[in-house]
Amino acid sequence: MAKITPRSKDYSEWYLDVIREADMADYAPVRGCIVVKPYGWSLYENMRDFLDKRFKDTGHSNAAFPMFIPMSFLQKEAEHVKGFSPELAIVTIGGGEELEEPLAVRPTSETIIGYMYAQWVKSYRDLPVLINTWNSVVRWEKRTKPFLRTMEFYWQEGHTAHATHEDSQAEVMRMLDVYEQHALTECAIPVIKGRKSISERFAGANNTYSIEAMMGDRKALQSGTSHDLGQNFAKAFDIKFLDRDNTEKLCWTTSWGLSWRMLGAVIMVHGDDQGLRLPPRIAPIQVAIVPIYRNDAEKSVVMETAARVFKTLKDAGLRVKLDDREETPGFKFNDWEMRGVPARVEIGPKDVANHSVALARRDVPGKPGKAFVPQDGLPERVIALLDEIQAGLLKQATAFRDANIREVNTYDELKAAVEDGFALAPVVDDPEVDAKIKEETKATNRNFPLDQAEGEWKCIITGKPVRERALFARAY
RNA sequence: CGGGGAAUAGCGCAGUACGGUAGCGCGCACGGUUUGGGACCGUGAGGUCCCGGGUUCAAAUCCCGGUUCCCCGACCA
Repeated sequence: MAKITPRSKDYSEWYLDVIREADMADYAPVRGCIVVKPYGWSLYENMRDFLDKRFKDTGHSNAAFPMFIPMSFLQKEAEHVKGFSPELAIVTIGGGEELEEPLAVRPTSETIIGYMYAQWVKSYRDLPVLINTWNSVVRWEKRTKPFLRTMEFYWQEGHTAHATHEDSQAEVMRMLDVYEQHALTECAIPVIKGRKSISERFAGANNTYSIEAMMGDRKALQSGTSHDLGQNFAKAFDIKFLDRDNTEKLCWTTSWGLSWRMLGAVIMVHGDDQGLRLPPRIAPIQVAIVPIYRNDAEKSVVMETAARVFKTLKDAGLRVKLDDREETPGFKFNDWEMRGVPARVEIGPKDVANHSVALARRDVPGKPGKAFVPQDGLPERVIALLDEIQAGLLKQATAFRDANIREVNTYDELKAAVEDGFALAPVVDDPEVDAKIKEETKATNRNFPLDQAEGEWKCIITGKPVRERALFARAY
């Protein structure tokens, strides 16, 4: 009966059970890779479409670039190649012949896009270049987990070029805000925006910013990043433009990415022991209709009503599924709860007679989440309920996060805090400090949160004066 | 890539100490009875016992090598 391991028993098993039972993904016959099944992909598509709209609304256009990257491209930016070398997949043979120059399967596209930008940008009038690309990339990971860390993963990468650092910096922050809004509004996940410490920066970036979310086991998940690449890639690839003053200048570039890892975050932030709990805005199915009957006579009358209700909900713009499978109602209730469908409409002979339906909400599992409501005005009621659930999920996740995050002022306090939550600690931005804390507590420096009150503190490791706190947590 | 566990039907597992030709629950197919919170009875299908080698009359079981998965580390979106 218990198909899903309780979260409290084994969080990792729970996560894998939910993915399997909710029919989101399967293991591929290739090490470290997954197959995303229609239900999981549909969820990804919904998130993607929302994000894509946000990119378009901020002036970006989509394009596509090759998945093969000449090794020499990667080598042009010293830090970049150093960072990615250990996880590259490299093609050395093509068409049966050894290649003159090996091709890396893209681990990210800064280099090949930089090469193209160098050709496209001639004048300040060509700037900014605001392009996004939806693709998959490959990183040879040693230890994988569905959605959170797979050898091939789907994501988007935005790449922009600007005339001034002021412009590129604004872009970096604008897209970080886009990610935050997406997490909050669509995924109902509160995130902490911040600047990555020196040791956690993207390979080749001057600065990396991230959004960090707290999972149900109080571990952190980096859910999106935005990089200020300075002029590093512009120098490596000669991305130059002639400015108004007729002098040649190097561009300032940015890149930003968000992967299907966010899907893992949705699972881990909202899921419970019954399975998934999907935010209504991104749920592939927002309302499941379960008909209830005991014989053919009841079936025909119930199905007639169910079909009519289905139509009114669908016409109201909802993603609705009429479950006509030959299973018992009880089975279906549990099945849709496992899959995280936010709302469920149950229609039986009594409802037909009373011109009512039972309306159940996933965020309150079982009978307590059920109410008998009139069929009249159902679409409006369901839409209001979905809004309520969407807001409620965010509220719950935010309360959970806030209850498990602590400000600390000593190393001992930090050690205790990261045992079961996030810690905000004053530290200097020094790779050695990050490394020491990581080694001794397993917690990493997630970022220096942007929204924090500046103050005068002493670094908990070095004792040096510092003006901001960093967020520490054990992370995925 | 280091340390630990595991791999037998779609899923969860037993069988392995002591070698003898593969089983249970759920799921699946069909028939019937059921149906307002994971229904029941009957019949049936489904297996390279992770892979490769070795020992043996005989290997899921013993030996050697490899692969994959899970947990904990190092690395990362």
